[in-house]
Amino acid sequence: MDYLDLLNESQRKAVLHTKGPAMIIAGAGSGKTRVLTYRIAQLIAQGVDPFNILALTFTNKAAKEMRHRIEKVIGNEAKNIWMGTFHSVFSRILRAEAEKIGYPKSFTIYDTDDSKTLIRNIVKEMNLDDKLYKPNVVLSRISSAKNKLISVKQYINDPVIQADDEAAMRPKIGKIYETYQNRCFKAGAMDFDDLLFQTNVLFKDHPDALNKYQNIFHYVMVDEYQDTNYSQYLITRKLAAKNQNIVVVGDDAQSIYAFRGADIQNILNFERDYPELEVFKLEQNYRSTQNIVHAANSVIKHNQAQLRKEVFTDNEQGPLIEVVKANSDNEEGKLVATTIFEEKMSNHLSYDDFAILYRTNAQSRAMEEALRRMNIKYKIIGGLSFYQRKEIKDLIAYLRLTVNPNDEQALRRVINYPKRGIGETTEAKLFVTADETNHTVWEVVQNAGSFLGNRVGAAIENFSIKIKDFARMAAQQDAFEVAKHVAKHSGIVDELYADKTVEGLARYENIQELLNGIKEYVDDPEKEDKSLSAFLQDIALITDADTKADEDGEFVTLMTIHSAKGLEFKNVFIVGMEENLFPSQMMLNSRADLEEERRLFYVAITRAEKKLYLTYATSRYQWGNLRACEKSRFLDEIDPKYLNFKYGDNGASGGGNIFDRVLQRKSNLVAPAPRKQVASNYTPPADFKPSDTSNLAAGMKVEHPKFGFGVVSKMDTQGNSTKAIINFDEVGEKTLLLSFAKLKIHS
DNA sequence: AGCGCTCGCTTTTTT
DNA sequence: AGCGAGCGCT
Repeated sequence: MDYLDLLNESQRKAVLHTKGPAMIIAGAGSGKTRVLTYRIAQLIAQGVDPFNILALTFTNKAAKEMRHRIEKVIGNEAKNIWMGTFHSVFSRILRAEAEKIGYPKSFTIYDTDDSKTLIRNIVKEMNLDDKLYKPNVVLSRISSAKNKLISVKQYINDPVIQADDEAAMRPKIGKIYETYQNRCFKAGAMDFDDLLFQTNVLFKDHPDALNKYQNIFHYVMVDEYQDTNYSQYLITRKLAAKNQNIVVVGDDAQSIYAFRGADIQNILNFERDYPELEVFKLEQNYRSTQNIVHAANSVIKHNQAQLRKEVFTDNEQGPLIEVVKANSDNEEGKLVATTIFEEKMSNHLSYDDFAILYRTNAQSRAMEEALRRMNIKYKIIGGLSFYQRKEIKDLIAYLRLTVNPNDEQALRRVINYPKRGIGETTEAKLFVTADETNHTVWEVVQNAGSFLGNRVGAAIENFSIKIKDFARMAAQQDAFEVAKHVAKHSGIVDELYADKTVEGLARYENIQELLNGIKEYVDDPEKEDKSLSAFLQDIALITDADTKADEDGEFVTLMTIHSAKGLEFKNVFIVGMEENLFPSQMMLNSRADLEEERRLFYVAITRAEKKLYLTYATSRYQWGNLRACEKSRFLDEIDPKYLNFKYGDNGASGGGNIFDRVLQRKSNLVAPAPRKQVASNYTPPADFKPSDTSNLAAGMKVEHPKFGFGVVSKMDTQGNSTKAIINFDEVGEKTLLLSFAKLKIHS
């Protein structure tokens, strides 16, 4: 049991508590993950079957990280633990139980865009004012209702809610909620909130199902408990009701998801539900220097709603926190990029040791530009993910339709893409007919020929035949084979292939990348179910946080503070420390909002291990025009004895610190490397005809309709798919999937 | 039905 | 600044 020696006393007590309810209040950097990891190891050492352990986290990344660390302690058995985000674990369970609550096994998961589009449609159909009933506003009303487990019926019958909506001049939201829910149900679709809501429905209406999972999950653990909403709270309470072995870990100072329905009340509920619970406090910070820990404490003290603990550390005092003022967002970027470069060089650090954190995704751009100019490699976590790109969504829509032909949003997206002469009028006709005759749209589509004109009727019929053909294939073959087929025969590939612009090229590559990704999924020995349906379920819940996590090379990490929760970096830059940006102007209306914003700042500060930089700009581009900015009030809330002002109001700017030098030196420190040319000027000859590539080998000269001429540098065969790595004259190295790429062999 | 132009809104954070 | 929706023209 040597790992127990690695723990301090309160950590050890928490690990050794294995029976009954417990709450661990864990300050930032106090070894929370370590405690959770060892506690699971401890359970397994005592003979608990990993299959009986459920560990819920908030992000895929956190789940992955924990699994990885448990694997190091207990080995392969870690794979059998039920571990994941609330959404992924319960969508998996719903997939198995869907039919009990009237959904198809292969139900679709609507993402936020799908939900908003659907709401926009409904608002239009109801002839409501779309200035008033904005998709964002309506969806957030519906979402917060669902997170409180308020059903359509309850919503409409609740006088308080109705009064609220009427006061906001939006009395029809209840009606929209009703229609929205019906439409989702008919489409065999659940939105993100439904994954939790319907799990509650399942457990409430089907005691046998609840019982089954109670008997599976003997031990329940919840990380980041302060961020759970009521719906999640109730799920965990029900699951743990039988065995009472539930441990939650949280830190009220790090609650930053109230906007998503998270409720600190759940911590209080927890104490009420389990009066005999044990509480462990982890207050020693092992991550950060004294300056950082004290600065963070001095910030959080400004919150009224604050209790429970004082975080301390025995670490070294460390350097002061640098506060840096820049004249513009671009200069801010330049200062950050230059500092990273110089710090790395003079202290022999890796780019992995640096993170740039910001309040809003839009701020990444100035940073990116500066980093690119200095030729510093970086990766952005979050922002628009790969799966949000248009061409990817188009192909995914076809795949969704293949698996679930009732998927309304998918159908609308691709029924006329690529163009096949099915216009708005026709589309409306299909939906109205479905409504009037009480059939599903899909049924109507299949019989469109019988009530529409010859030409349109035939177009729709062809479309439905295609989808049915895809579905037949999906029943027999794996996700990759189907997706490859669909990409070709839906016409998407031809469509993109015809587009010779730079963007068209990028889209074409993205489709290839998606297919590569599906191939990898199918080849992954740990995935049991290789069906298209399983794949779609999987990716619906992936935010790209872990998509490109393990690429090679060193990178500076850029992300929002929200995504940074739970992570740590040696050097952290918090940029955009300005009023109306951080704190966000949307959060200035109430004390509660401002306090959440302050907790967010607390989270940001405590990501840093060694050195922290806080930067702000006095002007910034916003919506295309330049605006003057004021420094954030949060800067004044840090006890100044922990700070070192670089361009502070005291006017100190003398002497040779990095920032002075950077500003004086107008030229760049390093010459930017020539940017890789992505676009190719190449246009294929009219008579271009792909060759049979089954005998393609390294060294051969080939021609590609988009990338031009190149030489095969390597062939890579895995399973029944072959990739060719080709060095093109104009666009550099590309990895192409042979079964997909059109290549002409020239030697 | 399809194309291209203008207008207006966006940016708070995420599963 | 950049994207989608809406409008008017072909």
